[in-house]
Amino acid sequence: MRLLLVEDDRLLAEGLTSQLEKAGFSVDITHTAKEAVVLGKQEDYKAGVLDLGLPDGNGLDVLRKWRSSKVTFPVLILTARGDWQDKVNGLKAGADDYLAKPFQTEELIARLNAIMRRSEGRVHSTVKVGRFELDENRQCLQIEDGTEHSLTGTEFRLLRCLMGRPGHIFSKEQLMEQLYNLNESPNENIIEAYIRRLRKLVGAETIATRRGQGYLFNDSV
Amino acid sequence: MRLLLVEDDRLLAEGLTSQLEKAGFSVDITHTAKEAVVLGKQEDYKAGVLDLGLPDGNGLDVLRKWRSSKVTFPVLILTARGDWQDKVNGLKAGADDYLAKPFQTEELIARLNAIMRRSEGRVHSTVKVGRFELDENRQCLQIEDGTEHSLTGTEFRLLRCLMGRPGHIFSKEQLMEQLYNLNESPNENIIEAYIRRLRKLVGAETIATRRGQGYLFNDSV
DNA sequence: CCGGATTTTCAGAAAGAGTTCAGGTTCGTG
DNA sequence: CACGAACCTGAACTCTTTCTGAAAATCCGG
Repeated sequence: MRLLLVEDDRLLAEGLTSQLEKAGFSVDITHTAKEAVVLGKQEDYKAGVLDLGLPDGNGLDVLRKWRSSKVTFPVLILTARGDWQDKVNGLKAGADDYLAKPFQTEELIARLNAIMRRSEGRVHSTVKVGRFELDENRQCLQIEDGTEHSLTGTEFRLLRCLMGRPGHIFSKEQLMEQLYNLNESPNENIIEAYIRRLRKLVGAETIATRRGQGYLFNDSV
Repeated sequence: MRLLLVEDDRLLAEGLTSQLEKAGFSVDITHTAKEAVVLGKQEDYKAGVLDLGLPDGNGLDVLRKWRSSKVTFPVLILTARGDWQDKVNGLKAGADDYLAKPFQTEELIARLNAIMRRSEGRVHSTVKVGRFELDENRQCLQIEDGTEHSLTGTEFRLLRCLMGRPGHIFSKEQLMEQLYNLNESPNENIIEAYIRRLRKLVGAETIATRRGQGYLFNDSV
């Protein structure tokens, strides 16, 4: 059970490490964001514990860099007490859980076990259609020619819907339901606008229009 | 409109039920996961509402059991506020939508209607006559030689009418009634115009004219 | 509060579907 | 066999839907 602990407070890091080792983990420590990024990419950890308050850069950036380079092990972030914003941002950036300082080591261990258990069943999930591959974790689109495009949130949700069922016609109303909830309902033209953007990525022929019916993702080719 | 409500909080369940019934649903309640699994498999519901926090087993397991035994009605899951993980897992396990507690009953009803509407189109229905197959979902015509033509709305409605009863003679007046409602009544020549377009797809011999009587779709070959 | 990214809106252009029209053709009947 | 009614045909026209590019509004992190 290899763990990466990213924590600049050396005293805390030492203490944690000894307890984690007692609990059966094998722990690598690093104190800097820079090293954390490299280690995370290089080594094969089963989980990471990441303090967000680092001297040489933000912990969130470390997490984002990991996630954008296919580092998929579960990450628990440590935040200052009550720092609600950090917590939210952390989860958005791909963290699996968080713990506010100060905390009991038992709780950290319990949560680490929890996120590791959860992550076991987690596949690096991608949707593949023709020469396109949509990466759900990284929210980006890879094309067979080797190019890769990161998508904005709305672009991604729309494309996932279409690619999730290639050949199926989705009406604009259905797509609206997928992208927006009941209280927010923008102009229907918004679908057309996003379809256009996606077509610039995947090519116009890949997303077909069925006039009066809707749109579909072409599974052939 | 039969619904299954799986909710262990009896008070909440009662309240919801009375409101759902006002909205025109007929609701079965169960408080346990065990019973939920059985009922879902046994009865013919149009949708399900599933609370993930159940005493005797996880709501997700109920959903998984349903889905792995071909229970296909749409399911909306109720999660504790902000329980981000539950929501994600729920959707992965086959839920159609989710709602975080606490919620407005109106929103629940709206979403139920939405997922039920969406699920209607899930059955794949086609009409097959001779070497032609009309796909009602995709509104397109497949021919035995492998070609496929997507149809416009009016083309499709007319062809479905003819193919729905091969060999039967439909008068122009009957066809007009099928295609248009009372307030819109275009030139009668419109039928001839569309028959012509269809013949270009299926071949002139496939749609026969009975002078003075009407048209029919040839079932022989 | 600023600057960049993202989302949303808008309005004119383009394309497509639906409809009409003006002959031409065919058929049945007297 | 001549005539009218019914039907066929191709093109033109109208109206709706979709496309498109740009601008405005909003969100978000610093």
